[in-house]
Parts: sequence; C-alpha cells; structure tokens
Amino acid sequence: MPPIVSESYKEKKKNEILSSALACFAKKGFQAATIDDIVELSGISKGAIYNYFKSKDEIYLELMIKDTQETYEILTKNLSTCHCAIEKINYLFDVYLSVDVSSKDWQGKTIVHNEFKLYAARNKELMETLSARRNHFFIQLFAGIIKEGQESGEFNLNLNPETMANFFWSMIDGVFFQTIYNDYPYKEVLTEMKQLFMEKVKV
Amino acid sequence: MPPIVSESYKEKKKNEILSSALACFAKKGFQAATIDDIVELSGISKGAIYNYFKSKDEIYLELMIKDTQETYEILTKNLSTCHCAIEKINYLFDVYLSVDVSSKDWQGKTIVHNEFKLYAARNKELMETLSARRNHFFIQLFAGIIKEGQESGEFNLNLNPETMANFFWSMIDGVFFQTIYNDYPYKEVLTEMKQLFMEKVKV
Amino acid sequence: MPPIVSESYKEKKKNEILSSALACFAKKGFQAATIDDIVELSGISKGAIYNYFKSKDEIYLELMIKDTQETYEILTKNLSTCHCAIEKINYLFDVYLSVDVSSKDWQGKTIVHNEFKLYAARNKELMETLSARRNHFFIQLFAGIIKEGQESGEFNLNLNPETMANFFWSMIDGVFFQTIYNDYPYKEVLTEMKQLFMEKVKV
Amino acid sequence: MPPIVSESYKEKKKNEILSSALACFAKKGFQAATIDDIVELSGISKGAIYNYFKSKDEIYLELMIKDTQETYEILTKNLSTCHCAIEKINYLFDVYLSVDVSSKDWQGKTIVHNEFKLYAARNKELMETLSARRNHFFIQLFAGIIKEGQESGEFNLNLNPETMANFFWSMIDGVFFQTIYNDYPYKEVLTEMKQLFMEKVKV
DNA sequence: TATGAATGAGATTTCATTCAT
DNA sequence: TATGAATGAAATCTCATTCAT
Repeated sequence: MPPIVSESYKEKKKNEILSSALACFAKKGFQAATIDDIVELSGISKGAIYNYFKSKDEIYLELMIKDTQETYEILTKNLSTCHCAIEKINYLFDVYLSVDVSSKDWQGKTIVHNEFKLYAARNKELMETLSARRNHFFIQLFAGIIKEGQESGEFNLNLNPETMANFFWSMIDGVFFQTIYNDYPYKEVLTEMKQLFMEKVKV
Repeated sequence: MPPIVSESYKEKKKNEILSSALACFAKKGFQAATIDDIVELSGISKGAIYNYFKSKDEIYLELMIKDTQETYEILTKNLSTCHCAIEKINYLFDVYLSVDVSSKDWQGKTIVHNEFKLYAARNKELMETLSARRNHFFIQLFAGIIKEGQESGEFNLNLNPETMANFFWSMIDGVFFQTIYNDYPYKEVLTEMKQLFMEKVKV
Repeated sequence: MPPIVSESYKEKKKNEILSSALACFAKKGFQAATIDDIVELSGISKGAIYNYFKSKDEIYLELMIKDTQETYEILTKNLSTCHCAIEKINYLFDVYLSVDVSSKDWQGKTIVHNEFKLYAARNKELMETLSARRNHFFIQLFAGIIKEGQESGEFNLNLNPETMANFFWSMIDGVFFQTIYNDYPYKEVLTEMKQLFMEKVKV
Repeated sequence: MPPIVSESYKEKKKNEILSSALACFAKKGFQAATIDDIVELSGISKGAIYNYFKSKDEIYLELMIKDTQETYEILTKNLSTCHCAIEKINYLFDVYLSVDVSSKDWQGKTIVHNEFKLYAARNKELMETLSARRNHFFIQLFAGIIKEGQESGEFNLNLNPETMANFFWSMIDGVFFQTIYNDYPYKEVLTEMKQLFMEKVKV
C-alpha cells in the first residue's frame, strides 16, 4: 500500500511540532514543559505527536540537531562570501555581536540549548553524538578559517588551529551563558574579546 | 530548659543533607534527582529533611549559596597573600588551571551549578539573588584587582575594571562549560587565554 | 473528525466517578476518604479521575450541586401536581416523613452533606455559592408556597414568607442532623412539627 | 516515689492545652488543625501534649465532653433560679436568642461542635457515648421542665415530654447550623419558634 | 494517520506519633 | 515531666506514554 500522505506533508507536520516544542521548552524549560503544553500550542494531538517522535527526549534531540544544522548552514553560506580569513573572523564576531540578547525569545532559546547540553552531559551516547557534531561542525569550521589565514599569510603560524577554535567557541558560549544575568554588559565584553582575539591571530 | 540538641548538631545535620543532596544532584541532575534519592544516600528520613529545609528548591538554593561563599573565601584568602595585582591574576588563572576536570566529582558539580543557573534564569526573584551575588562576590573581586593594578602602575589605565571582570569570568565559565565535551583541550585553551589576557592587561 | 467519545459517554463516566465518590465520602467522610478509595471502588484509574475533575474539592462540590439540583427537581415536579398551598406544605412534610432514616445509605449521605457544609463554612467563596444556592432553590421555593397560600386566602397574612421558609428548613435540617443519634424519635418529632406548623400558617 | 507535680498543676496544664486546641480547631477545623498548630498557640511542647493526651482524637473528645458539661452546668444553675416551668422555657430560648452568632469565635465553635458530632457519627462507640450524654443531660433536662409544667398545671398534659425535648433541641441545633449561611435571619426565626413553641405547650 | 481517554508509577510534601535526652 | 528531632506511611496530584477507535 502506498503511503497515504506525502513525505513533504510529514516533514511539514514534524516541523510544526518542533517549532511548537521549541517555544514551549524556551518558555518553561525542557523538563518542566509537558507534552500537553506542546499539544495546546501546536493544536496537534498527543497521539499524532507520538506518531512522529518516539519520546519527549527525541523531540529535544531533533530540535538541537536541527538548530545546529541551521546555524551551521547560515554561517557557512555567509562565510563563503568573505574574501579573506580576517573578514571571516570579523563576520563571526559580528554575527554574535548583532544578536538581540534582551528578547524573550532569544533568551528562552539560549537557556534551552544550554539545558540540553547539560542534560546530554549525563548520557554517554548522547554526549558522544554532541561532541562529534561540535567538533565536526564548529571546531573544524573555525579551525579551517585559521588555517586559511595561516596559508594566506594573514595569521600567525604559531597558532594551533584547533586550540584557537576551542578558544573562540568557549568565549562565545561563555558570553552567552552570562546573558542570563541582569545587567551583563554583553556588548562591551564581546567587543573587547573581538579586539583582543584579532590582535592575537594577526601576524 | 536547654535545647534538645546543640546548634552545632543541627548545623552538622544540615550539612549532611546538603552534601548528600549535592551528590544526588550531581549524579542525576537537580530536576531528576528526587527527595527519595537524598533519603537513600544520606540515610536521613524524609521527614527529617523537611524539618531542615522547606522544599527541594530551598536545598538547591542553599547549596549554591554555600558553594559561592566557600569559593569566595578560598579565593580571597589566597589572594591576600599575593604581593601584586599581576600575581593575583596569575593565581586566579592557576587555580582554574589546576582543577582536575576529569574527576567525576568535579564534572557532576559543574553540571549541577550550571543547571541551577539555568533553572534560576526562569525565576525572576532567584535570578536577582544570583545576579546580585555574582556581582557582589565575583565581579567586584576581580574588578578590585584590576583597579589595584592600575593604581600600582602594573596595568593599563584604559581598561574598564568591570568589563575586564566580566571578560574574565565569561572566559572561565565558558571554558568550564565546554568540559562536558569529550576531548575538550581544556588546559591548552585556558593557557592560551591566560597568556592573552596577561598581555592585554599589562602596560 | 468526530470526537473520540461521545458527550454522553463522558457524562456517564463522570457520574460513575461521582457516585463512587459519594459512597466513599459517605463511608469515611470527605476528608478521610482518599482518591485511592475512589479508585478502588470505581475501578477507574487515578489519572482518569483527574481528567474529569481538577481536584478532590471539585468532586465534592459537584456532588453537592448535583444533589441539590436533583432534590429541587423532584420537589418542584411533585409540588406542581398539588392543588393548593396547604397540600404543598403537607407534601413537603410527608416527603421528609417518608424517608427511611435508618438505611445506611441515607445516613451516610446525610453525614456527608452536613460535613460538606461545615467544610465550606471555612471557605468564603464556597460559602457564598452554597448560600446563594440555598436561597435560590430552597428558600424561594418555600416562600413561594407561603405567598401562594396568602394570596389564595389559605394562609395567615401576617406571616413573613422568607422567615417561614427559613423556619421550615431549619427544622428539617435540625431534625435530620439529630438522626445521627441512636434512638432519636424522628417520626414523632417531625409529626409534631408538622402539626404545629400547619396550625401556625393556616388562617 | 510521690508525684513530682501536683494534681492541680496537671489539671491546669490540661486546660491550657484544651483551650488552645479549641481555638485551633475552631479556626481551621479538627481535621485540618495540626498538633503543631496547638504547640505554637499554647507554647507547650509536642511531647508534653502527648503526655496529657493519648491522641489528637482524645483531645477532641475531651473538649466536647468538657463543653457539654459546662453548658449543662450553666443551664442548670440558671434554671434553678426560675420560679416556674414557663419561665424556664423562656429562659432557655432567651439564652440562645442572646448569642452573638456573628462573632468569629462563636462561629468557629459551632462549626467544630457539629464537625465533631459528624465525626463521631462514624464511630459506633463514640456515638453511643454521645447519644447517652445527650439524652442524660439535655433531653432529660428539658423533659423535666415539661413534666414540671404539667404537674404545676402550666402545660398541656397531652405533650410527650421526651418528644418535646427532642423537638426543642432539634430546632435549636437546626437554627444554629444555619448560621453558617450568609444572611440567615437567625433572630427572626428563633423568635418565631419561641412564640410558636410557647403557644403549643401552654394549656 | 489522528484522536484523546486511560493508565499508573512516581513526585513532593505533610503530620500524628514516638522516644532518646 | 518536658523537649523537639526523627520517623515514614500516606495523601494529593502530575504526566509521559499507550492504544482502542
């Protein structure tokens, strides 16, 4: 028997669930948000949700994977239009500098993402997946830029590309985590970091 | 009539509960760990736990406050033996460089602490408490060192002490958060940061 | 898509829960009876009960409202077949005279109802609901009969209908409350009351 | 070993506990009030309370017995100063007519008393005790007055003294129970009852 | 596929009572 | 006697997941 509904229909439905789930998780937190919350927000029945996802955990996981993917795609797409390594690093900092960290939406999302990482930290398998993805997508992406800069003569040859990549993402993650605090001078700190980092990498 | 048990007895009991709770939270996470877990680990009855703490949330909060306090006391005590601002910054980096991030104990604790911050982030009142404490204890501590260095002529006068303090703790938090990932080159990154930061602050 | 189950199915289920709850409350008292008791007696799961009622209090309240309604409907229906006010008063006394106060069922019900009233007496909102219902249903019903009798020339015009209504229901409630005592001469007392009351109201 | 404290000391202590307990029960209800509430209000330790009373139930029971006793003593004492049966009945109605039913204190007490009766209604032994006390104290007291009036020629000889006694207390209990309702015209109803009753008993 | 009623394990919290001091 | 810390059974309510329709 052929499928009754098309693949694209299913994909659309899944995305509806995911986006509602993200909103719920952002609002209440992953553990506090309930399937019923998602049902209410999405207007999709509980049974249907379980047709698309095996469990609440799975919704969570897929959400994160999707988000990583999207972020990665946006970054690589935009990076490809840069003409040199310096410009690329510049662009990356500017992406994060231009975020509106005060929006409820963004704050909720940041919290969920970090919540998920901590949640995953207690699950060996999940953590391996996340570590691999982090390395594959983000570390390599940044390390590649460093290497590119070294080859083009823009950057100091003494730099270890992987270490610098970890340096960069640690700073970014550190800064965004702090945005949960009231009055965190987000822009000042990140600007300082940018300046420092640029000086460091340039020959 | 004298009290049935001494204050120190009660203090001891409270600490027993807190340390068991920390172990449970570290193992399973705050939201996932149950009062029954704490009962089992501590050997203290459920009722007794509720005699000492009004709720699970309160246990959590007290735990964090205590930890902040202890960390702060250790840091200030040791910093007071340093002879100049540079030595102080050096000391702070070295404290974090010497942590054994691979120990189960330490990992658990890091996760719990971060979990708690995210949990608190959804609670206005709690967040205000946390923000105030962070500022009072950690930001001021570090900003004070910067100012000291500026007065002694060790540090660049252009630095904004508060921004640099936020810079420092953002890096530290960022680095420690990444330790949840497998193969995170913790020492390399932190060493690089130290070097960079020291260059930046010195005249 | 049609609803999964019909409204009448849900109504039936709710009634099943309510009647089991009434039996449990009658047996042990509202505060002493537990949700688990209701689960056991009804064979309906705890979760299902909470799908139909938000709380134990709500079950209680609905039970009372339903009972008032039913009593009211029976009374009004039968009263409508009476040909004069005297006959109506007669009928009301006879309704209560014909009750089998010795039946376990009836005793349990009486106790629960009174328990509930006392419970409600400590809750402003609940009490207002109950007071309003008492006035709307029972006081007005009886006062209406008095007025009818006054208009038809059967009853003394000096009577205050509302006071007489309160008089009547105070007696009825007083008598039924006493049935909890062993050897309470229920029929004798009520018969005496009826005679006295009839003499009083007639011209 | 002789007792360390005198009987009168113990009696005083017991009364302290009982009066605090009554206040607590009146405020929250017997089932809702906790031993800790009594501890707090009385300033007497939990252990001490259990030295004087075997259980919360026992406190309750003793309270009711004491109250009945006191009421009975006041009534008999005052009745003994009346010169005839009519005056006695008059006095009894007036006692209840002069109650300030709007006082929080009195309302609480009424609720507790009725709560207790309903609670006792589920306990065969307790109910037998209560029934016997009711009959011994209150029914006989009132029936005695009726008999006295019949002998003195004041009252109708057709009256059954016990039935009239039950009639009287049913009305009184009925009226007081209704005082839980907002806007219950307590005085009007009771005045009407008094008038009716007096007419009925007189020759 | 979609629905949502049903399930029941499990979570937090309360509180009468005991008992070592 | 007096104290109040300790106990732990038991209560209410939640919610991820299942499954008949």
